[in-house]
Amino acid sequence: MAVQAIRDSLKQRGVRLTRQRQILLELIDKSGLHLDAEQLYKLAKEKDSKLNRVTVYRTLKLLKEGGLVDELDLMHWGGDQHYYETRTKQEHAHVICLRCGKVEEFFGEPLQKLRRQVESHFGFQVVLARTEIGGYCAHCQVLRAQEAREAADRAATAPPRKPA
Amino acid sequence: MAVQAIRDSLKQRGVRLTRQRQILLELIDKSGLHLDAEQLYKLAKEKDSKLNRVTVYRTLKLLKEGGLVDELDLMHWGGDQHYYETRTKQEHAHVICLRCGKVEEFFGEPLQKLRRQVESHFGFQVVLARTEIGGYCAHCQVLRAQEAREAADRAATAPPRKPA
DNA sequence: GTTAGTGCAAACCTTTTGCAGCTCT
DNA sequence: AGAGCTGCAAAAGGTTTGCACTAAC
Repeated sequence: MAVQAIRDSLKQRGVRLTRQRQILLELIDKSGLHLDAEQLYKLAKEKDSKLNRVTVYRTLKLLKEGGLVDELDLMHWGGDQHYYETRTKQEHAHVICLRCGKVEEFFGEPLQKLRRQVESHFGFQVVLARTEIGGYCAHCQVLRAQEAREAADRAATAPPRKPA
Repeated sequence: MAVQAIRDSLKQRGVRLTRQRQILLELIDKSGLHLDAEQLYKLAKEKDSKLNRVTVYRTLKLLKEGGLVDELDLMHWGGDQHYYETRTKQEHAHVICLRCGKVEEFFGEPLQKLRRQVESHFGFQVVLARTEIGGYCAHCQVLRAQEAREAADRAATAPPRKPA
């Protein structure tokens, strides 16, 4: 379990593992979802009603700095907040549907290749990488086509501007 | 020049090309830099002191929606604002040094391959893709090593905690 | 017993919105 | 003329900070 690895890492840095942090750690890791600070706060509050939103932000900052969680933007679908996931899996891209918001994870060798090329091309030392791809999932492509057809129908029925 | 293509695209959408928008368009395209809304606002103000910050945001939104500019996060180095660039070049990744903030652009086939794989793997229709890589540039790697050495020296000279 | 961490309130920064007046076409 | 656009002020959303109190080691 990744939580254990994270605990060890924190202990090594002399960071205290408080009750609040344990709760947040659990939530981030086990959900497997991509939660933002606010969602995390609400979930954490169910386990400790006193836990403050500020503590969530401070904990996330800590974990981020320690390279224990990755911060995502998910193409700013749904706002400008950030999303978090534990950094246990292999490097992957996030593929997000701009219509329904569904997030898929893509693992594949182009990502590793890209990293290696950037390292050798610029003599760059890669610390973190983030690839986000926005578009339409198979399901929403169909729905969008349908919507476009309906819109065209409406336009043909009702006159372009002022419906007399 | 890309500005012309953008003008045509806007005209087609029935969007007016006002004096303010021309100024902003010029700035975004010709600088070749990755400017954020505030920088853009300040530069635009030099050409038209009346131009409002809100107009900058509205124009950016318009260009973004039209797929004419891309919005970047640059790994949130320097804050939570967004950066903009015209969408004329080939797809590329942004490589940003977490120490000095320098941004490099990387073009390479892994990016195209990634896109194609995501499309075929999920039946996904890709609209926009963003890859950002954070780490240390060759120059800063040297400086960081130096800094680490100096810190070690300091620690060895002065006792760990309370300097008696 | 120290030092780090928490909660609370308030500030901060970036971005958006409502509305009256202005301006392109 | 008329829709679109701008400026201003104010609000909204997300995140950070200062400080006194509390808890982990």
